[in-house]
Amino acid sequence: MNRPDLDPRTQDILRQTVHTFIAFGDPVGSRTLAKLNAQGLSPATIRNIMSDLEEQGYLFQPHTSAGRVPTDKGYRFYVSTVMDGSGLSFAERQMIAGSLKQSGGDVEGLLQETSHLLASMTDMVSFVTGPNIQQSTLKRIDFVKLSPRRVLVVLVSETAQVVNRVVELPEDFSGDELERSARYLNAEFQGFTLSEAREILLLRLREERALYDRVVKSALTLGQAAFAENTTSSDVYLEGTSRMLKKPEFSSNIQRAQQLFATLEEKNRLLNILNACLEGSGLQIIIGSEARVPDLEGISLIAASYRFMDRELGSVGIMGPTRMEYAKFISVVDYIARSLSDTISQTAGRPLDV
Amino acid sequence: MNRPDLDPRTQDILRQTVHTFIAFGDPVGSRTLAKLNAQGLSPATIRNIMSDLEEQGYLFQPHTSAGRVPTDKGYRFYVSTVMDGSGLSFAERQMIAGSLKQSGGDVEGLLQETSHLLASMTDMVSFVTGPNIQQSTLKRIDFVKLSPRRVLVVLVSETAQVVNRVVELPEDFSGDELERSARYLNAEFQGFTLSEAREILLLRLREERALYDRVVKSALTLGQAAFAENTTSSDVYLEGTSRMLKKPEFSSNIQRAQQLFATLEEKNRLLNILNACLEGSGLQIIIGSEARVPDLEGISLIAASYRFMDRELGSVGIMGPTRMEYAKFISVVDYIARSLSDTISQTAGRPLDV
DNA sequence: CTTAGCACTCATGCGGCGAGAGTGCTAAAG
DNA sequence: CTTTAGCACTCTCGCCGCATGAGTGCTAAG
Repeated sequence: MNRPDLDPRTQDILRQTVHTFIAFGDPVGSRTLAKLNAQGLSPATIRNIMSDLEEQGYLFQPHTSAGRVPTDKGYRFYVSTVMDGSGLSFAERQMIAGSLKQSGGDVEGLLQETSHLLASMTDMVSFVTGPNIQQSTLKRIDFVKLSPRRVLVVLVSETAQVVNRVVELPEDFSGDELERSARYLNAEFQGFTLSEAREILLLRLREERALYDRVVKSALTLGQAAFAENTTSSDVYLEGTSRMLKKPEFSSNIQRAQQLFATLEEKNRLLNILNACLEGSGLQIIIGSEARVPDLEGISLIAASYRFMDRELGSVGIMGPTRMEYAKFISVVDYIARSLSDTISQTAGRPLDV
Repeated sequence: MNRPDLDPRTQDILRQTVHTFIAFGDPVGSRTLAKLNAQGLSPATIRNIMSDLEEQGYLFQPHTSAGRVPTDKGYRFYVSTVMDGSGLSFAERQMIAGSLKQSGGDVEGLLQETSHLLASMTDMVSFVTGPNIQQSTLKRIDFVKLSPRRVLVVLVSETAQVVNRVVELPEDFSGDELERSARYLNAEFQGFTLSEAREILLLRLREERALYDRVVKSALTLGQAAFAENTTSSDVYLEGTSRMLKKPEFSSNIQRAQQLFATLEEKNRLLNILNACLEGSGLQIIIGSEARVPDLEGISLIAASYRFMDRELGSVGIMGPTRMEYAKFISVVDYIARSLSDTISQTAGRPLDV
């Protein structure tokens, strides 16, 4: 990139332009900036600088006689320099910790509460992606017979998440067989992730082609069905979508709002988008077009992953118009992600005390 | 009500007014109606009739020189007379049956698919309220120990629904105790609804105040926690909310849209509203202000209950602007509710074949 | 009772106009 | 060479007035 490294004063102007645009929402002009600017530059000077910044793609003029508005590149610059993370007040931290702590012991409730917190603290759309079941470690498996060939599989993960699905079996199983199989699978695979379990299972099925033990055989058959890859877990906790209609960016452009809402409604597609965007770990900020997804034009994401026992479980974050209070929200997302990780390890923790 | 029983011709005019307003969305005038009207009345005559209808509260003029628009009372009349239920085409019926059949065996998936069907066939917001867990019959209960005093309770209902919650216990329980208790509770309460189970449990606890049997005692304690009344099940399947933004009623009035969306987002409140509105059983149509809930101003509901083994499980339905194609949608909702009931009894059926 | 005719009302869309904001350029000042 | 003041220019936005057209209510005739 031909970034001729902006000189400090120019950087200052850019920063302030973005900052005041975020604060007020209308294009900011040289005069406005001159008033705010401590260095006491005249509007004319600032105009020249802004003109340069426009040439370099940091700013953009909606029309000739309007002020300037940041481009995505401008926002990116702003975020990368202002990201000092103004931090949260003590009261805010306390509130976050408190809300998470008291939201009961089950992960689902916790994630929902997290989503709620994020939305209410930022007034944006919040999202929390649930742990990927395939990567969860198994704590318990159970079978409930529905009809001779239809069985309800109930999986409980280390983090007390419960997944259930109905599987169609190739042959009849008696209630007794189911129970034995469950016992066997519990004994063998507790502590493994589902995908690990699946692999081991496949190996064994191949090895012991001539299965003498009837119990083992049915257990393996059932296990295969239970750990199947298509065990979907498209759970995303969303909150605050309705808030977007209050944002001028959307209330003046219903088309856009409609499109966004449609995307948010398709949970599966949304999850794909989020996963694609948030491939790296740690705190991520994606500004407008940086995500190569047309659905997210004009929208920024701030996300962070949460973890348990050094394993990444999922992401929490917010999304909203590119014009948002990055400095503040980055702190919020970051802190909430950390708190969530802590809370999970505190409640779901003590992994082997059965 | 002082309804001076409209004479047939007047009824005709009213019906047609509502009908064409539903079709086109703009206030309908006497001239338009004269053209459509088979009886060949002149605009002037129609004007007189419409004027009468306005006096009686069936129609309403947005402003002096506009056509007429139905009031809620007008819609109500329309619905009550046109409700012959034009019925669905063979292809439509087939599609409904097919979609439901192939949507897998678990109730949750089924309800979601139902919601999807409703939304896509009507282009409105669809809702499906899940079975009230308290009224579900128990098929299986399981305990998973998380820590000495925290236990995950997994309940499976006759309809293969799974509910889980974490309970905090007053004293420690060993893994063995949990297992015994589960066995006991399964033996005792299978086939009862949760609320029945709770009552019986309370009775026993009172009767056998001096509990000699340690197993029974811990089982009852655990059962009490498991069947507690606050076992929430605020599951509503919503779909198609984003479609509302395409409706002129909302895209021209974002305030309203915002309010509606906020209501839809608060699942708990929404569930309360729905329950309050849909107290009766069978097919229900609620038009705008008839629901005494300010959140639903300008919105109509068409809902029907679905059932399993003569027990009402929940409701399915749609909601959208009062201006909607009642005749068509009533058929859709009605037929889908029936199909859903059928599908549930077919898949979850055969209640005691464990 | 129905209908034709007519005056009246009112929302809507369009063109023009002035105000205001902000720019770019030029020339002078530091 | 950089900064600044001055000035002409551009463009949006809101407002006004006007013409238009749809639709009504009323009246009088069929």
